[in-house]
Amino acid sequence: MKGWRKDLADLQQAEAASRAEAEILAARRAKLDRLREQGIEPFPYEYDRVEPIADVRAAHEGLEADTQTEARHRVAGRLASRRDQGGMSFLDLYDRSGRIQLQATSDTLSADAFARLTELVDLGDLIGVDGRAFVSRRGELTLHIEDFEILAKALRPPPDKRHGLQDTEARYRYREVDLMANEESRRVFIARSHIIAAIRRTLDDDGFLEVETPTLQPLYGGAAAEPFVTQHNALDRTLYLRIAPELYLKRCLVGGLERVYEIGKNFRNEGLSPKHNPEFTSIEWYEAYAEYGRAADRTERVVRAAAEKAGYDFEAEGALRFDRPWRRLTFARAVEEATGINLLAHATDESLRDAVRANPKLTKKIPEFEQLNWPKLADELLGEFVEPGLIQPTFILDHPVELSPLAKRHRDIHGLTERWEAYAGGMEIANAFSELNDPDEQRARFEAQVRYSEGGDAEAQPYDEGFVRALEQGMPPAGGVGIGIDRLVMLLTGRATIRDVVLFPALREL
RNA sequence: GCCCCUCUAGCUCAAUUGGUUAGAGCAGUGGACUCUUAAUCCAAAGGUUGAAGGUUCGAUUCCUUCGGGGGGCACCA
Repeated sequence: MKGWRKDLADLQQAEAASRAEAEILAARRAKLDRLREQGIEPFPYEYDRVEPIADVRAAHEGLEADTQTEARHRVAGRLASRRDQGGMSFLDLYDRSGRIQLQATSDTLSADAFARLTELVDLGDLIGVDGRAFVSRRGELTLHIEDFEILAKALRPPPDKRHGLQDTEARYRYREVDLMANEESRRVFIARSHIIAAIRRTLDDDGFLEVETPTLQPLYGGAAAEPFVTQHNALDRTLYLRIAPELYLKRCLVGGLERVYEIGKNFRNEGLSPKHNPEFTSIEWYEAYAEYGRAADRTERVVRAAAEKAGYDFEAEGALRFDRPWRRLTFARAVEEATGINLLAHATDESLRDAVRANPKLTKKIPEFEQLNWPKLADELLGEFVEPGLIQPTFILDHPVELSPLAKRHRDIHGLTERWEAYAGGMEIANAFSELNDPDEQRARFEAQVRYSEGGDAEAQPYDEGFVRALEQGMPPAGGVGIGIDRLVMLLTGRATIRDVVLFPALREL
């Protein structure tokens, strides 16, 4: 449906939906007005000396049912539910740390205040409370309200108190509502924050510097992907949103910063899927005088620290054992185990195609194999037959040189590079190499990419003379790693889709 | 881009497989209730069944198109 027809449909739908909803919104506005008439400001400026609810709970752990205390606490949060009972009312309040029951009685509060709390305060409003702790006859820690204040009136109702917000689209589109309604959602994003903090801390402690490099780049590079293209008006030039920070970070190594990392957004102009958001967060670090084996060791440590900080249970059934050394398997061996093809024994396009052609199981999964060159075909074999089975953390080592234009050649095996990709849960989560620092070879690799590009490969990497020039200044040998943070968070929080770990994922226009 | 599934009250779900006036809980509204916690009880209210068209005596139910969402394929990290 396009143009006016769609507009009309939307209008009719909005019209139909409005009546019942309008009543609900009007009721809340009426209460707002009544509060103001009573001289109560529904949007005050502050409410200080608030204690996290979890701390209040911790302070009274283990008290028996039907116990009074003299302890007074001040908490603030959102009202989740209310059970009125005439001259008394129980309410549930929650903040980021937890939930606590409140009790209001007309004995303690003035008649006005009690009526305000039970009649003019709605579910979803933010309130602050001073109360005395006691444990109810049913054994629930409760604050008996001695004073309260409305901290912000909610003019829209909160989601269903039993079911929360379940509509998937609404959860992404109105994430603030998802966060307030679904504790599980809050838990994921708190874990995400902890994961990033743990990564940062681990690298900081190991002498790395956090740096920031351009997101708007005159020339994109550092990965195989299509970029977003944008325009700078004053400079009157085309700029690209970066697809990776890699090349700039290596220039920092040239400059002598020695150990650098950057946590930030990359942008790739590709389709959406449960594993792909057009903007995603990565950590890349580069360590001078190290190579890819050291990079792997450090990756294990960083991910383990992140998992621990996120409270990941390594002992749970089906848990990913990030707490143990990861399996290490060469690219060639992985492919041979899965397909029976020895890549190194089939070193030409034709030879490898022959080997694939001979096995119907392979041709079925890769029907376009006749059009693929050796590196693309090798990559397909890995992607189709190896990757889905890599559940426990695994390093796949030593990729073909044609697939890895920024990696050093393998020191022992011709045609390969010193590179690894790390997999877990059937997804690639990290990529690393002994960084190519020979400017002449880098130039030749870029030239090869340009030839692929001319051959129709939209993702071949562009020639970056500025980067080669930087290498000509001398870059120390280095190990570099990139980790997809969103995917790591998915694994560590047990989410199946990237949209559950990105606060505001890309959505169709409403 | 292709294939499959889905859309019912503000929210979460029903409607005996095409049959009378589309029901319930929550939320909201009015009322009762001083240890409740999915509080309970009483009352009223809330709907163009995603939209448009078609088949039929009759459509929430079947068909077509369009729109939203979900899942899969392809591409990618």
